[in-house]
Amino acid sequence: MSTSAEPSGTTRTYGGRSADDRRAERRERLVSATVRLLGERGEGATSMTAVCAEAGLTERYFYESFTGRDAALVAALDAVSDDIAATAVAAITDTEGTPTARARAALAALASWVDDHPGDARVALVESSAHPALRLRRRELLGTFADLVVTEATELYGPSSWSPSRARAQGLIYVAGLAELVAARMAGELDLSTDELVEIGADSFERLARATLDG
Amino acid sequence: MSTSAEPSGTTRTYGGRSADDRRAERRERLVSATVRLLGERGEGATSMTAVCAEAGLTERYFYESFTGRDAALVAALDAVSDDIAATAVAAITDTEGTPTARARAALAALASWVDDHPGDARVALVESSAHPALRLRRRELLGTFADLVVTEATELYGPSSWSPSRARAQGLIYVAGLAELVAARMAGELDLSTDELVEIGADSFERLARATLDG
DNA sequence: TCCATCTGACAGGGAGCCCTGTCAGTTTGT
DNA sequence: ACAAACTGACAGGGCTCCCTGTCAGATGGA
Repeated sequence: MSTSAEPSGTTRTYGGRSADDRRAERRERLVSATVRLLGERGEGATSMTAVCAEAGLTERYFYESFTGRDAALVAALDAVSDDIAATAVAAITDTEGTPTARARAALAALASWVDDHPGDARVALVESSAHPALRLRRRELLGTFADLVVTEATELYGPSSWSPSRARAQGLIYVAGLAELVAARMAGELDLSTDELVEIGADSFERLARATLDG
Repeated sequence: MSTSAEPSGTTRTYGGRSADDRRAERRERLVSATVRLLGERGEGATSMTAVCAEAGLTERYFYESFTGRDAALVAALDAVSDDIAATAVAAITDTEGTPTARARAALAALASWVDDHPGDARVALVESSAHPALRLRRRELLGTFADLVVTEATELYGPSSWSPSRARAQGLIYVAGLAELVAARMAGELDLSTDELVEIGADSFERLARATLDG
């Protein structure tokens, strides 16, 4: 043991950038490397070793930012889902008109986001179910989106006569069903145009959402 | 090399049972061990080594029945999904009355099957998404169930004006949504009684199925 | 009885992953 | 200039898993 109990007190700039700066950039490199691997080669191939190699960093720096593999996987999923949420929110706020029109705009934005980011979409829709830690996070996200859908439905059709948990269940069916539908389409199992996809999504929303009213 | 090119021509009874018998029993033991591990400890803990230990068999016998880990995982999922399908079919055929009543009976049977077989339900609903080979099989199964739902809907509400792929998409939303709902409930995330679950499932089916008619 | 087959137990090599540690070379502050 | 901090490369131990091979003991047919 050395003299000081807190040897981390000393930091310096390096390459013209602060320690926090460098740390943050390394973390960002690790996260995007994890997203890339998850999206292109799957959870099974996303080991710490592979992530470090992909990021061009040593394993020591992995532990600087994450406690282990699980933490990096979750961080990667979080990054992607933040992107998704931002896309949806932007579409909604940028669209004027009826709530239905806004919902449609959100669906269309999400559909084209999936087309434009197949790797990220795979992370969010497929690989998010491949690992316990990811599944936990995925459930939270689905729940959040389900609540959002319920809120929108209430705004459209008025307050529901159902219990909150029943409304939430209804929203969950819709959100999870849609996620699986998009995943099946990505797998080439279903040939639906983007327009058809949006149409089906909007229609199903209307059917199920109305159910929260006149059940 | 020995004299014969096909040394496997000779088999004998052992323990009073034929070679095929013994082989079949070993395979069955391996499959149920795989189901048990998948349901209780998850895909990550279901290695060939663990399966053989759980089955009380040597790894040599693993290769007798399966080409590798993937094949055993798929066989385990198949066993569980056969059980599910049998449960649903039995409930439908045993119920007299309207198509709606039969659909409700199927939902109720599935709900109580889930309650009675938590491990198997985890295999079918959660772990089936954890591995590429399982995911492939899961997609096929969801598609089959979706088609079944479309058939039932057509029977109830008459032929749809929609394209087959659109109807299939609608069925997929329903089936996958319901699967996720049950999974969320198993995870303790949603407190719904079995009756409520059946109610929600039947109601959602009606809403979406009617959509295949008057879209 | 005798020999071939069957079975279970175990050994061990090769591989990949996790994690720690070392070490030389570079950059910075004093 | 010099010491301290920072960085990248790499080594290696421990672990688990996959897969093959060996070997002794049990069983059944000729």
